[in-house]
Amino acid sequence: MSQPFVAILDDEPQIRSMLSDALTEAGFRTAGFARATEFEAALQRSTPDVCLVDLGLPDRDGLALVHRLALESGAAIIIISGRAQVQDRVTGLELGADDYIIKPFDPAEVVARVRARLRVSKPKSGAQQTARFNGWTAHFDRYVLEDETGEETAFSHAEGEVLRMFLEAPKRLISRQQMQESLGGAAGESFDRAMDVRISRLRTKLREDPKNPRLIKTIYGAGYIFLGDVAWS
Amino acid sequence: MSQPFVAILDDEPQIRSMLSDALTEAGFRTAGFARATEFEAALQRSTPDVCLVDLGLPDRDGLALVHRLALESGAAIIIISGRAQVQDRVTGLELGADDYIIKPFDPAEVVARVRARLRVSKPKSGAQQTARFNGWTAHFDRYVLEDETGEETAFSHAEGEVLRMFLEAPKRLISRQQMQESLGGAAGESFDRAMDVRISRLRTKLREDPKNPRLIKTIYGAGYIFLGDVAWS
DNA sequence: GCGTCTTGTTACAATTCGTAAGGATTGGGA
DNA sequence: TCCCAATCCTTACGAATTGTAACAAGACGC
Repeated sequence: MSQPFVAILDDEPQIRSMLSDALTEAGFRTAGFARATEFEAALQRSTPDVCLVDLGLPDRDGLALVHRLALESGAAIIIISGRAQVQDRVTGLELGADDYIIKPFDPAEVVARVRARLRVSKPKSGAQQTARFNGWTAHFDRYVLEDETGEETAFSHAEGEVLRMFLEAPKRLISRQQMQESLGGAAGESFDRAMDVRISRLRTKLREDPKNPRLIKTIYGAGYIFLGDVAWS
Repeated sequence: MSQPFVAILDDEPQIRSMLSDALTEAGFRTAGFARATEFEAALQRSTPDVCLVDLGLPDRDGLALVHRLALESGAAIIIISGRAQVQDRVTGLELGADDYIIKPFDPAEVVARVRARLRVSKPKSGAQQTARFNGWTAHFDRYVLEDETGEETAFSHAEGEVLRMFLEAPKRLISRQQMQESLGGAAGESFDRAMDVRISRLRTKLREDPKNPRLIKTIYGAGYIFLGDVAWS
């Protein structure tokens, strides 16, 4: 994450390139999308740090998209819209946007507002090595999983990678693709079943009931969700 | 911190009271200050969650104060200023402000922006992704639909996509076209019947009477309308 | 070398989802 | 009112996705 990643969703090419130029010059990585469907497809692969979203999309209700992003993605969301009424701004912000910029805008201000969003979202996790969740305690420094009774089980590095990924994004959908990339996935091909096995083994250590998973839930065709309440320390 | 605390720093009494009224009504605790010295004295005793700061203060350089606050306090900072130039906004944000509102402003927007700042500053380990409607509660984090009696039914990802789409745009017509693009998009071929099936299955889980649909109404030749009263939380 | 631990691979069962097919409903015109 | 075509709903089934057990290949310490 040395270079923060900003996604731009706007159907006007000029606006996309204007924003892209300004942000690139400011040191960000950018990706532009003209339609919501493209954008959502890209989200499966990599998660941006900030999303700039135009509300007037041709193929989707922009507000609904914003709401969904706010709930699922964890990225900061900045609406860029031509609709200047106070009511528009209020509903946009209430639905989960972090900022609302009115067209026409000055690229310098957009950059400043993107920076402001990154400032707060950046310091998320330093070198925290233990996480508590639903009676369990994971010690990443010792590769040990601790029971509520204090009983300890060792977990492997591979299992730890998966577990950490879950604990860093609880209650959020993690796509298979995302997970594979995060687990050393250069271009591994039939590498995909390996991940299933990792997760299966992790589930065993967490004593999950296959019929009724309390912590790691599979979303068929989409990915996984970790359901625990996580507290790092 | 059940009631978030908002500090207001502005030398004009009317603005202070206008903001204070709006914020109090929105459920916040507020404290108003006319001068920076007062404000700083108060900071020693209690730390606000959000600071609304007017830049045009009589006794101190506003920007310097903002900068210090940003470095030391940990509170979210929103500048409220009459200076409308882009350059002013950029420097304000670069110095550490989280938002910049231009006078004259609408109190409703200020409240919305304060809320947006609070949302990110207290991430209670997992965003709440639940919607209530007509006796039902949809838990999108768990993929579970809850009865008015508390009985739970799991729904799949595909069903969830449809349901979410309805809940994000209640009482609005959603065209088949719109829905198909949203549910798998560009490559969709003979996709049209698939969507019917999704909706059918969702209706079953919502225990809809096919003759008399109370929630998902079909508009022949146009699309669907979701009739429930939705409240997200 | 030998045993243990970790990890990837294969195989098969279980689940979910799209598709096809047939029935039901809607709206317009005779 | 009746009929017809277009549209929509639902059931059944097959293809794709995922879980897990069993096996194999390395890595490491003894």
